[in-house]
Amino acid sequence: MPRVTSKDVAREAGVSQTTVSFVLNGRDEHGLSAETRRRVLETANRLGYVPSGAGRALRKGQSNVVLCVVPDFPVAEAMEQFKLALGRSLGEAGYACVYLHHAGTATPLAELWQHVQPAVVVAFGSLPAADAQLLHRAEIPLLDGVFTPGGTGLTGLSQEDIGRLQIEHLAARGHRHIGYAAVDDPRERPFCLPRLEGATRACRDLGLPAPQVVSMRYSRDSARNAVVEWTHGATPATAVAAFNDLIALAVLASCRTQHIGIPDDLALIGVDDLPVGSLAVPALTTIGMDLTAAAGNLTAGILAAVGAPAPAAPSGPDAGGILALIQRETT
Amino acid sequence: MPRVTSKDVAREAGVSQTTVSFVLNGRDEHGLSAETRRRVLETANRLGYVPSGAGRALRKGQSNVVLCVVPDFPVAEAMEQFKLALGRSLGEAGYACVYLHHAGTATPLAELWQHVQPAVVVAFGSLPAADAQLLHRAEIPLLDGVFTPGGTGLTGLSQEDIGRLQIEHLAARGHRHIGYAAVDDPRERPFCLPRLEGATRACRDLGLPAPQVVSMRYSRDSARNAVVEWTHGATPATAVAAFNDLIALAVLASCRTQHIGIPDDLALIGVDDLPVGSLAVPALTTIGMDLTAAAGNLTAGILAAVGAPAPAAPSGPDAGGILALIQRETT
DNA sequence: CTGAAAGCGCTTACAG
DNA sequence: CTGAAAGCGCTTACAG
Repeated sequence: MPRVTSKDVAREAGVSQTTVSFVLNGRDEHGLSAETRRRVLETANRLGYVPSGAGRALRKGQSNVVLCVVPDFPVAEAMEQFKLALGRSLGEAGYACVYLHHAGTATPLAELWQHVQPAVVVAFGSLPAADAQLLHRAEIPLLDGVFTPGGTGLTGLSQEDIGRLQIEHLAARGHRHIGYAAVDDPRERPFCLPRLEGATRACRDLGLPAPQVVSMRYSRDSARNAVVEWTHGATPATAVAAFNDLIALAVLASCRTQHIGIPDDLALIGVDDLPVGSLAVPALTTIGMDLTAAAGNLTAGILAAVGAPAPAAPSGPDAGGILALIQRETT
Repeated sequence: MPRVTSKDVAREAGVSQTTVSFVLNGRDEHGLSAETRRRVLETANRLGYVPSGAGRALRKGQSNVVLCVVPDFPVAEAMEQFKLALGRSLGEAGYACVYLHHAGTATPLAELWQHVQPAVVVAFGSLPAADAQLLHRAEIPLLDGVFTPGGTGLTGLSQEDIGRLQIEHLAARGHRHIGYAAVDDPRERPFCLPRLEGATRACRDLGLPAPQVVSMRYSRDSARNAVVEWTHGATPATAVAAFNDLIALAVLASCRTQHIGIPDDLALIGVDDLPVGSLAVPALTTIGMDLTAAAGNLTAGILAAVGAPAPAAPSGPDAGGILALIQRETT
């Protein structure tokens, strides 16, 4: 069965292709009669007409696709929710949001984005210079490093604030000597560094000593060494802020084998609000994020980049309230 | 800067557009001279020519994009690795693999696939009938329910075999009364049901009583009730096969609060080989999967669906060896 | 108020 | 061995 084209609709409705296009794209200024409009709509519907993306893209020079390039972040609940939310809010704005997952530098992005002539490319993490240049040449707007910039970026999600919030909570519970559990994985650096930076600054602002940073992996051995460092120094830490929930869970497990009581000997706070966190014994205190709001902010940025009218923004990028402390039993 | 087209390359190289197309698509049968070929290639390269996806798609009626539709599966390490691996192997075959993430039935797929005129649509999980019909009309091959079919499907990854492997391991360790920890989340049903089915059949084949199934959520309370059911019956279970590692971790946590020793009072095996599993105390025994191989199998199926020549298949779809027992401390 | 025509960039049957 | 021309489906400036 051959494809139904706008020409078919035009013939069937007894109008020209031009009229079909005008009706379907809602271009009112040409003042089409209500009757013509109705007939075209009815016919298109009856024939099951779906405009050709290729035809439109060829003509307009760009498609309605937003291509999100995702490096191989360690799997995170948060990332998945964010993707879902972004797809939804871009969908409402008439854009299709597709994801390109790639590991390392193996993928020749050059050969990929040409297939999907995207209206925008959004890079989570940052793109190799060669790819960025290619996009530049093709005049495809690139939103780079969405999650990594110094400030809150386009999502309104500040990594610094996450670290700050952790410290503020621990300080409010009376802790002064605080350890920071960083992660020893280069792929996580874009998140870990700014969180640590925020934590460090918060300590300074509160008049506390700088956090005692230990870098570790997601393993029990690694966590054990870290715990030893925090607890056996001249001024032992009484609380630890972990880069994320997984690291916090590793610390938690190691404390059990070392018979260190949580939260009494050592308080602990993670980031992400993973479901597993509530399963731990004791249940993990953590920082949660409103990813729907963050995705909404990014959508506004994307639409601005394509020059589309901004949607009825429910909140500005700095409306705050994206982060929330979730207190359970480890603090 | 306007786009570099094949016409530009042709003019610059002093040949026709036809010749450029032939050279770039490697159509040898026309017997182009080596010199012409070299000059075209060099020119294309120098000008930074990248063929227009839209132009090609319009002409050929389909693009080089494989669109994978992913419902909101609970986040799983396994799924992410699989996506990465699939992108890689399709990339090698010259196809771009993009993912469309959607939650529930909210997304009007109808309006999405038209933007990206995909060569194939691969549905992880199954598609609403309306969407399937739309694709059918457009003559876009649909690989539906990739993970759900009765057999091994296109990935060679049999959910039944996973359940069977768990039971065989527990039986080999001497267990006869086995509990099964199912999950109470409709989104997981496509995985949970066949795994349970495989476990049940394995018990039958081994002459063991059917597993005592308890359905639970990812919470400690829920796990506590499950553990009570398994341990307080007339013939208490001595081992539990869990739907996945997360469920197993919930059971593990609950056993600790109930002072049930693992593995002595109750052995436990999960599925997925999550990193957190090795952090647990005791470390979790589980089933791992070779997702690169599984993705390779699916790629072969996709290429067959588009009528492309199969790649140099390193292994048939039933080459086995995709699943592996990873024994740690809970069995 | 509506339509005929051009052109986006590509591939390929056909003609030399 | 190489090229001129048609046509994929769309949108839009232009002409009535």
